[in-house]
Amino acid sequence: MPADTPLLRAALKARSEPGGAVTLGHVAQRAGVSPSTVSRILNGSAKVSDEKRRAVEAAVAELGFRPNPVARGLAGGRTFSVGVVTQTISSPFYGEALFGIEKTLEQQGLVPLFVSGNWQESDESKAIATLLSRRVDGVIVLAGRLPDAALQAFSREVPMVVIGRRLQGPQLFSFGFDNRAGARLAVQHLIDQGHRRIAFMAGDMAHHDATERLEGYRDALERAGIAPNPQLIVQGDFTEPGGMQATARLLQREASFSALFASNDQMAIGAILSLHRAGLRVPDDVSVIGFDDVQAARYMLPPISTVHMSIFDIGRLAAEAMLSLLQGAMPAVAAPAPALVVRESTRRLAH
Amino acid sequence: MPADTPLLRAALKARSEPGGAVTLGHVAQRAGVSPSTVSRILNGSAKVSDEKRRAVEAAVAELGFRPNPVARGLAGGRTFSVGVVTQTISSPFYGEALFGIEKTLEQQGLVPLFVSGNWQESDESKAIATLLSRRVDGVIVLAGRLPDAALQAFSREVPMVVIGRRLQGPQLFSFGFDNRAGARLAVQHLIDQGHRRIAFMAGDMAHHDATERLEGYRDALERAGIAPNPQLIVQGDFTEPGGMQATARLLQREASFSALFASNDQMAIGAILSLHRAGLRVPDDVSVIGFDDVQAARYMLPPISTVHMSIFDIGRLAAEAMLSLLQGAMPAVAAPAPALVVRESTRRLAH
DNA sequence: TTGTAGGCGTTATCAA
DNA sequence: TTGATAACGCCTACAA
Repeated sequence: MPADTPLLRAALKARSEPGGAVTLGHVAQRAGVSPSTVSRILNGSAKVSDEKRRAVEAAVAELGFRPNPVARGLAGGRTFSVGVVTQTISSPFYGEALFGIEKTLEQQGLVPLFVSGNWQESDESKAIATLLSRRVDGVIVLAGRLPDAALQAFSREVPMVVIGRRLQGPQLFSFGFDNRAGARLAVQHLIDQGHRRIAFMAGDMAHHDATERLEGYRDALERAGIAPNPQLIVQGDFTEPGGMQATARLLQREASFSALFASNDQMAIGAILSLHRAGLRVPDDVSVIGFDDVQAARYMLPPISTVHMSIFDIGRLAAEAMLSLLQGAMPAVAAPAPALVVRESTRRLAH
Repeated sequence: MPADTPLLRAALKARSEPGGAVTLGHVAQRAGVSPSTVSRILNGSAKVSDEKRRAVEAAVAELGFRPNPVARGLAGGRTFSVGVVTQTISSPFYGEALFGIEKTLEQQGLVPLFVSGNWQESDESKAIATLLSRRVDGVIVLAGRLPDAALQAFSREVPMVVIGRRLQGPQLFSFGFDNRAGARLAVQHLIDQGHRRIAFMAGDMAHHDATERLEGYRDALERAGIAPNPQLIVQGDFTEPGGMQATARLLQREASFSALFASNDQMAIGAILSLHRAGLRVPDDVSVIGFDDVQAARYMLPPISTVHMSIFDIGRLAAEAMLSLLQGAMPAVAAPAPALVVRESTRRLAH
């Protein structure tokens, strides 16, 4: 930890001196009531006469009093903050969710504490540990690699909301997106356009998202009576460079394809670039569809057809679920249904 | 605030019961010393005999003691957290910086508190207010619209690091990137490729970045003896759709151009799409260069030439500067120099 | 309905 | 070098 110094100490002391440091006690004095009464009014934790309530509210306003969350945390056990374990804070996919979470929490006076899990089990549990030591009131986990059991164990300590996975626990609520249905939508779209040789680029199979999207791909083929061809399935890792490499591998194989379904937009972007390098044009030679509807997908050349997941809403819903949990209720939210977005990277197969 | 409930209270109480709640007092007891001694050892705030130190360290290890930051915050005035005012948490540009900040702070046991300013003065000052009420030890501000005076005022309350702007204050450190030099690099590159009719797409002029990049553009033209043509300057807003619209406006004008310098990559991306819609190909008909070297720039079709700003490093440097401030020292960091990255969206002008 | 008193887990002050 | 003791700002039985 940074060494202690005069400058710092002075700075910090300054904040607790006149001007800034209006305390609950001051409010009480000003309003002519006891501190407990002020506290009760602030927290609505008991009935108080209207007269005193008005006096206190006036005092709060005049003094510009803002309760100190640190003190509240120590005394009441609630810190009015909720931890959020995100995988990559700069991810185009999860970034939106964080925004939704922040927006929703702030309406209730709660502050999110974002920590990165970096898709690594060790980082994730370290992240949760710091959050717990910070005494957050709840924890929201965005997917990740932590075993279910670990998550469930943590949920005995704090209310938890886990998104992108499905599991149960004491004060644990989770909801996933309907990846399977979304994938079916994508593949069905390709089929509707006359494609039958449809390649699939899988994401990192350690993610549920990845396996579910593969299942959706298989579902759709089966429904259309198309025999799945293992030669047309490549392994990717949900990143752009991974998408490029996977595409290169795919092109080396015997099997040909007229369309490619990439399990996420980032890989689709990589794939398009890689196809271009190989002299294949999208959508003229190959139709490409992604998944997620990341911002960038709109502005690619060509703009990418994809499956829309309103990530912002997912963040919002996760935060709302957390609010319910904090109120002792079991949340009743469900992920919004995925929707097909047709842009210009897919087209009807020319005969 | 969420209402209080039995469930929540139970959950929180659980955390303060056996198992989890090893306190400093327990450690003291176990080690046979006073709490103050334990505190001193933990903080290195005074000399302690080796004998007791060892005893305490052993006790800490055996009990798995983790100091409670909330209590430390209340007692010592330091919360071991630093606030970060970011504009858009999901921005491809700033997202990277956040990661750099997080990484650097965590090495010192500090936690970042991210809040969004949404490029709005009101949101930004609200954000800073929340951070102050949370008693963060310092605040890092990424650019933004808050007037210098406001920032300087806040810096009397907490140590501050402001990046992307240049200003001075009591315990305030700021550093900007060298936008002007970066812009010169970009334009010089175009000139080196034989271009002389070079259009410029400005960013939101409320940002210093925007004005500085414009200056760099003018510098480079002047050095090359090219008369600037106001017809070739369009106003954008640093976003993709803004880049599209600005390009459309540019194309309606009389003046023609063989190259376009967009003040950031997001607008460059929009511009390329818009040019494409107008039947112009990049780089065959128009060379386009951006600024920032955002991830997406690498994977566009064509991959975009740009000016590299290592945003991650900038975040890291900001955090390091904050650490210095917290130690009472004036930071001595400077932003890394911008570097030209030539990819495939620019090419030599055909005669 | 209201006030008093004690405590939350640490740090800081002041003696010893 | 060490240990009491008093804060830090708020919450919450408990008592009135």
